[in-house]
Amino acid sequence: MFFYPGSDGYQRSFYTMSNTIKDIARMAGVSIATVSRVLNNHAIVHEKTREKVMKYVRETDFVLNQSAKVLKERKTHTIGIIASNLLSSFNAEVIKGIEASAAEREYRSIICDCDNIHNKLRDEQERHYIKLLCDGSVDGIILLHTHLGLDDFDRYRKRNVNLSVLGVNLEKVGFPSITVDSVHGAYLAVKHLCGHGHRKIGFIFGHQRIGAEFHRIAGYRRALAEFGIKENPLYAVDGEFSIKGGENAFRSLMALPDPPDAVFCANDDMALGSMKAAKLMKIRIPEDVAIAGFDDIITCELTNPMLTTVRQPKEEIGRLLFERLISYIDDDGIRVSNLSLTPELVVRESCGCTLPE
Amino acid sequence: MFFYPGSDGYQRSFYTMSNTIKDIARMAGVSIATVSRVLNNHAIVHEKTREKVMKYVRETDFVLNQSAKVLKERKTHTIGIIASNLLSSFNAEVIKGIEASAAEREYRSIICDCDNIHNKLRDEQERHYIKLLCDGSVDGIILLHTHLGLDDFDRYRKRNVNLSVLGVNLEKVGFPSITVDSVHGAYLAVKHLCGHGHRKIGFIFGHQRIGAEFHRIAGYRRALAEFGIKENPLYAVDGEFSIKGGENAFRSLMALPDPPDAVFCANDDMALGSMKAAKLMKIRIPEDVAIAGFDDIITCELTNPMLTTVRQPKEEIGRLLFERLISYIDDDGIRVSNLSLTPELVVRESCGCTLPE
DNA sequence: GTGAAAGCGCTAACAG
DNA sequence: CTGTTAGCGCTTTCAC
Repeated sequence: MFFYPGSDGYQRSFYTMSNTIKDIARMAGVSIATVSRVLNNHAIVHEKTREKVMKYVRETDFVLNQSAKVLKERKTHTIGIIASNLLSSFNAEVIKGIEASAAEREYRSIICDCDNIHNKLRDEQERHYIKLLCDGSVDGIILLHTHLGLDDFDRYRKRNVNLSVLGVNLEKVGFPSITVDSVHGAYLAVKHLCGHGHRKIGFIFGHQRIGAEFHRIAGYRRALAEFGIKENPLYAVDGEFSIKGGENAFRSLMALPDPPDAVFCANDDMALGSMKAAKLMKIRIPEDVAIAGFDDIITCELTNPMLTTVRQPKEEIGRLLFERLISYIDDDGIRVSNLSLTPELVVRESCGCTLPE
Repeated sequence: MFFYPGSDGYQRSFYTMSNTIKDIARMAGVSIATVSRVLNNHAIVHEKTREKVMKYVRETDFVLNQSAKVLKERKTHTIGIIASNLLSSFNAEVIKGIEASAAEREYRSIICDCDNIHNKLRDEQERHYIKLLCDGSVDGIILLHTHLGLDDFDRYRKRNVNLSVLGVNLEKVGFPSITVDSVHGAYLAVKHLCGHGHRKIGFIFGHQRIGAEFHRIAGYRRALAEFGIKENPLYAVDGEFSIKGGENAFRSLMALPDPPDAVFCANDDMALGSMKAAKLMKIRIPEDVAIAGFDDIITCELTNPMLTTVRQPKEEIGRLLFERLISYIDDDGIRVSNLSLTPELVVRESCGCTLPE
């Protein structure tokens, strides 16, 4: 076994990569201030000195201790991401976008998955994680959808917690946020379904305290109204935003005396669940029932038939969320505002269309 | 605007959640040592004092500053995860397992996605991230598959970097590792395909420097040998472990003068890509070509036909990876060893079987 | 049972 | 251009 000696010559096997600035200083025969300056690229140091220092830095693979640095600088170069379910492709793709932007700016991220704390309500979990991250380990936090209310955000605002949020317009509270025009998206999808001649349109929704979900039903209603269809309250079922939930919701829809001939799902996971249920029930998609989803996750192209859905620019959302968080933190003078993105319909096969060869 | 005052009364708006132990001490009329003891549950403090302190802790939502704590204690209660692609369901599910275990023990994790640094080779990216994480911000690191070689691991071992690795047996180097018996898994899948009467079995592989991939072809060969089938070198194609790569690989396989009548893919993403290609080429699965994958990601149940595959216990793998990393860090006296898990065949439809109702 | 004080590794005045 | 030093917020002896 090999012990990596610290400045005091003691064993440091309990601490990974253990040299300190002091060791380098001693080796290079300079002061710790000089080492710090070299490592932080302060131009003032003499080229000769810099090289002498760098020699030992390289030789020992030295890295500045982050805790000490952060303690001093009060800047972590790390952001937190709070999401409800890492397994959802939607979140994964948004996170991908966040991480890509973050990597470009040499930021790191800590991801908190709200599904990991059981017997706690979702909003409590969020508060828990926010509090946790606010121990100085993060410069700001991105919320990928939220169950928190405006009162919560108001409190965080007052406490100077830096937030960037997806799914709720927080302009009034003073946080940067991104929303997708779900009314329009849902409208497009349902309208398309109606365009195929369907008049009995089911709606599988998910539940959220505030935000997108609320709006998607508005789009559904708008399309229905446009086609002069009377809304059937039995046709709206909760699918919990999950595959399993969508499966159950679809089954209950089909168990109705007069089942729908088309179903719009508020996200793709539920649409995928519906298609799975249909397959097991030997209901043909789209011949017997047409289906449309929302999000456009990767899986939509892998099913048979391929899923018609409404596309959200997920990576783009991630990048924007990150950039706006950083601007907010740096207070770039950018007026805090909500950015509303417009989704687009992606026509594939589950609606009844035939894709060109 | 409301400023949260620090101990010096100065504005601290630049720093989230900014009270210090000193503020609490002042408010409660005790020393900082006492506050520290209360917050760390040192039994010695008087009940009266504890409550006095806790009152202000609660009132101000106080949280100990992590950087200072870590700097002092040299224990971050954070682990790093290095993965190649967060979008891969396989990784997402393993990470889910890691996070679940981590949350139970109040550990946090930092995820590094190797796909984010462009124009760098995968192994360089890994080294880069490991070095980055070894700045004292992490107690140990989990590698979800790796392109590093034994020499690298040897170096890390000597430097006391704490690692727990999936996909390579590192017992000899002295790191805890988990492998899945891919030889057996691949053997099961290919044997099943042969059992359906297929004799021209294609193999879509991915590329890795060391580890699983290498073994999967061995299982493929074993099954072939068992059925007295001569291996056709044209039947082995690289699918890069991705959906797109699988799609291309499948197309090139079908373009062969004598194309295979069954294809085994070394992971599900490539199998999914193959099914997508088949659909576009109007090749029926499983009637024209049977397909089997590896991993058993969620999507396997959503395709039509459903994908027959080899199951890896992903969440379990994640939990084990985490637990073993912690044992290694704490040096629980547990002998460092490799744990080899046995995968199982999950028969669905893409192989030609019919699922019971 | 509690407080005073040293020191973790680093950065940033300030002095030279 | 370089070195000395204070101090970031915390834990932990060591006195009392």
